[in-house]
Amino acid sequence: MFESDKPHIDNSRCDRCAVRDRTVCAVAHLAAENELARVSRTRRVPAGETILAENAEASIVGNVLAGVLRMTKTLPDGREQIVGLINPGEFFGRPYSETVEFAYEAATDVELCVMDRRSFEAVVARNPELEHELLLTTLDDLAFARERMLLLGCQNTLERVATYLLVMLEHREQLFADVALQEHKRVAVSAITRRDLASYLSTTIETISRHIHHLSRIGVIRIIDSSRFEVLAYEMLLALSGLAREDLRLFRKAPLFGRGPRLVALNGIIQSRQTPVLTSVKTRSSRIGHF
Amino acid sequence: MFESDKPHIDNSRCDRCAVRDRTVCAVAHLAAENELARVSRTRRVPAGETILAENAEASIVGNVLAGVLRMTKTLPDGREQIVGLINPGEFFGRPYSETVEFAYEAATDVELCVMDRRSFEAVVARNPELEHELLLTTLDDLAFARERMLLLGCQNTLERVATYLLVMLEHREQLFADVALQEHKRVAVSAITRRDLASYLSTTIETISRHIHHLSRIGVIRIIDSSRFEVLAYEMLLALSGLAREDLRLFRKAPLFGRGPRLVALNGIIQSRQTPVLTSVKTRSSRIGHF
DNA sequence: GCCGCGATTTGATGCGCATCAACTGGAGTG
DNA sequence: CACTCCAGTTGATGCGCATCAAATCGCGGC
Repeated sequence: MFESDKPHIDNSRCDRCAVRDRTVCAVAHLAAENELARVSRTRRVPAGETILAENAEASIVGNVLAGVLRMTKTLPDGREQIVGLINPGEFFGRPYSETVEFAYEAATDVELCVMDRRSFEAVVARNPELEHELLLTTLDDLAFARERMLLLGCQNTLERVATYLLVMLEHREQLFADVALQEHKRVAVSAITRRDLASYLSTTIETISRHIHHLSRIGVIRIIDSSRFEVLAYEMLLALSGLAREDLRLFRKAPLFGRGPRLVALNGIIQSRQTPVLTSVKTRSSRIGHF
Repeated sequence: MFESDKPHIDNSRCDRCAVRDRTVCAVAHLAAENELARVSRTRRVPAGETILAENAEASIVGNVLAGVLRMTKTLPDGREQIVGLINPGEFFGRPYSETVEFAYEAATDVELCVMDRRSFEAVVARNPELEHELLLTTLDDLAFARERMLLLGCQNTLERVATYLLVMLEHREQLFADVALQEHKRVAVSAITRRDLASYLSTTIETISRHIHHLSRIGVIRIIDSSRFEVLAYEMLLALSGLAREDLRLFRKAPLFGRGPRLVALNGIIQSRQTPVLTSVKTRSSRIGHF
């Protein structure tokens, strides 16, 4: 356990991790980082596969490295609702519970960083900064989930489609936060299938198709292909979503962006290979004292 | 700060707290308990009053001692959704954020235990067992929120009403967990107005009225008065809700119930005037050690 | 280049439930 | 005791969207 051989190899895997700065790992102290590396392994899962079945044992947790996971819940008669999508850099699984309340499935081909749940919990118990980070992301997820209740409860299907496009755009804007190329920021990209989108927005593929083409016809968007849409009239789209501008704030899901002074100047782009030395140092020095 | 005068008085207030064993405070070590007592105060708020407005500064957090809070979100055109109800013993507010994403309002006359948010955060930072408990309840809330997405996205209005009755029943059964009187367990009690219920279930008071009377006509429930319903055919109600039996597990919201061995036999009833002496003792001796 | 199959689009129809409106009943008031 | 007033009930109507059905597109395989 305490040999410095295997861990070191694992840690180098983390050094090459594409989403390291966006995951819960980003706040881990050196010791915690090593512990996490020791209990984690990467795993590829093709689209459609189930990672954790509904009500199954909550055996593992982890981070999404690439691709998208869907969390679903199915009624006895077969009706299904996607209750959440999990993007690269985001945490998945159900800590501190024997079973998972929802199914976790690969919505696209995915690459995961997987950990045994109990091992993860043990690492968290020894590293308060991890527990704190987990709490922060869970609180954000909760606010996001409640925002989606508003979507499902109050917004009509056109407003839901408009909102989805705005959210995709928001994600895009964050990815290219410091890139000057404006055209990237105007393109909403949907990584999931139309079927999944329909389930996520609680409507049908036919209705989505109609609304997308309606938005195209009135000049609000341009359909590049079935999964990419250029937004030509942002303000119009916002108006059609029925949302207030400040509500979009909640949709900035990338965990470690825009949340307080922890990562003051995050100049690394997710795909960038630069080692975020300064960022790490800042993170460690600005932590709240636990004991 | 370290004088033992004022704190002692505050602490006695906590000793008389009706919901103490169900709140986050229940896991607090003695030192943390004193710290929480020092920064908290009770406050009564009449039904309809706003405690925290939507997007307002997240100045306070706290626990509900009596009554029900509603969390709402309103669209620019006035459409409103209740995204959560907060019952006695449950935590409210938004830690670790400058603003609240939702409005917190008194759905009934309420009694609150209120704390300055930053003071609360400071106490949590010094007491890891509190942070852990906060994480556990937040994870439960998140699962509950996602379950409600299923309700809003997949279930029709009759199924939503049936589900609500089942949830009320579930709450009741927990309150009277060890009481032999079976009749209490068969009565679903709704503390909120029909208008709030309509918003919570994302439907209208007319539709709720129709379904309630339909359920009464087919003999599934008996209408005692407009807020109390005796469930005559539990299995039928479950079938009409469209849910699987195990889904109800999620609705056991009372934070410290049914989660491990912390509260083995809670025989105190919230509304009862008996002092739950034994309960308090049991709680302290059976609490789990963190760290 | 042709075929076949799934994904998407477009059209026609029906139903669930919101909406509007009228009525009822009980609690509080002068 | 009539009064108002609000919560709840009941009925009539219309609309949004699911559903069913058919056409079209796109793409990999041979």
